Amino acid sequence: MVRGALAALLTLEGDIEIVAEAARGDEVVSLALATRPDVALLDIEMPGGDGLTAAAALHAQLPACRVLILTTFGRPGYLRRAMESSVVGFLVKDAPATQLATAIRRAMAGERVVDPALAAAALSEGNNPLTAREREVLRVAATGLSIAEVARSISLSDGTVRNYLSSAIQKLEAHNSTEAARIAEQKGWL
Amino acid sequence: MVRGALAALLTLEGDIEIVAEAARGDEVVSLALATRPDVALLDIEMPGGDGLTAAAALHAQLPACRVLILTTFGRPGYLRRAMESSVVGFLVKDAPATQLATAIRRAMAGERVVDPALAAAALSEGNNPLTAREREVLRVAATGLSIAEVARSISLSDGTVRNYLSSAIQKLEAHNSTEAARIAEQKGWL
DNA sequence: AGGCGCATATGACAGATGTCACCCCGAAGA
DNA sequence: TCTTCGGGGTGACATCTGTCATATGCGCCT
Repeated sequence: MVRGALAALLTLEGDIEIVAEAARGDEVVSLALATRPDVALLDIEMPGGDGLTAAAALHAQLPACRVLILTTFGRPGYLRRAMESSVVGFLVKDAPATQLATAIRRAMAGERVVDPALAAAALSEGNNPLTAREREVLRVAATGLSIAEVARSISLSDGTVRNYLSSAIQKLEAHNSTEAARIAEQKGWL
Repeated sequence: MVRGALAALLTLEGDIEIVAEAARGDEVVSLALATRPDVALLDIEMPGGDGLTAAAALHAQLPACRVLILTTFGRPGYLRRAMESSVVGFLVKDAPATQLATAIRRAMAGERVVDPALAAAALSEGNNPLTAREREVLRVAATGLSIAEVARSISLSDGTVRNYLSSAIQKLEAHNSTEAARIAEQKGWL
């Protein structure tokens, strides 16, 4: 519904034409190949693979198409990942609606478009301090599994999982794994 | 932005006029009193108090205004709470956009409008098994606080909090409080 | 060659968490 | 009136978590 509403809004602009809408991340590339858009507007959270993966695939297959990310959560970690890949712009959904058309025009003109408040946040937040393993363990533990279950599910020893969790907890200045997961999630570090 | 886009979409309908837009839950009543809409369309998740509270307040102050809930997550618990209060309709955002205008017209005509798939889910899920206290404790614990911190924050004894958590864990067939919180959250029972 | 960071692991230990049995009280129902 | 249920509580106990010290091996950088 939101996608449809945004499409209606953009159609009103006159100089913008909606050539396709994808409901799932894995539909993006094939739809784009069929319709050859100048600009693609993607969400990060969607079924069928996340938007950043879709963005990378799209850029690989159709480099002429500029990719804009429009997403709900302005997690700095997302922005960082997006900018490291092939994305030319990054907007959050609580920006005013008028900004959307402007952003698309600027992307079309070859500029990079990033929500200024978000860019500032990303710079001040610094880098993800977690190692790959810490991240993985934390991600699994966040679903509510016990340490033993996490250990089994990723084939590590019990104690090792405890160590990773412990070091993640300290790096995130949390007091237990639940809080650590919350913090990491909220900063887009998962 | 989403609100703006939906407003644009509805304005296109011709027979629907947007008289006001609220960014926060606590703006709803005063805006409605000032503009006297026939139908109010509310989200549940918003800053400044949740949409269900706003809906109840709105109904108390302006009973002539029909309240429709349009929200992201079709948690059956939400639907149940909504229907028990004064809401006449409940839609989820991933329904097709065309359904929105139809729903508004039907609400205007005095019908109750509920997403059929969601209604079915709500019936099959059964009732929330948690007592008020169990829910409260679980909600606070879910943010990552320790039992002692939870106890302090809601002025209960340490052991009592443990008891509530334990019984919530068993009712939800979880194995620890993190998993219990996840399950409750996912079913809309928080 | 040596140092560093990461992945992996073990063992020990304190403190947190989850379970259980049992207690009291008040309100609602049979 | 008696029973049941929820709110609130205590104490004991087993297990789980989190921390720390310590170890090996790998790969990278200087």
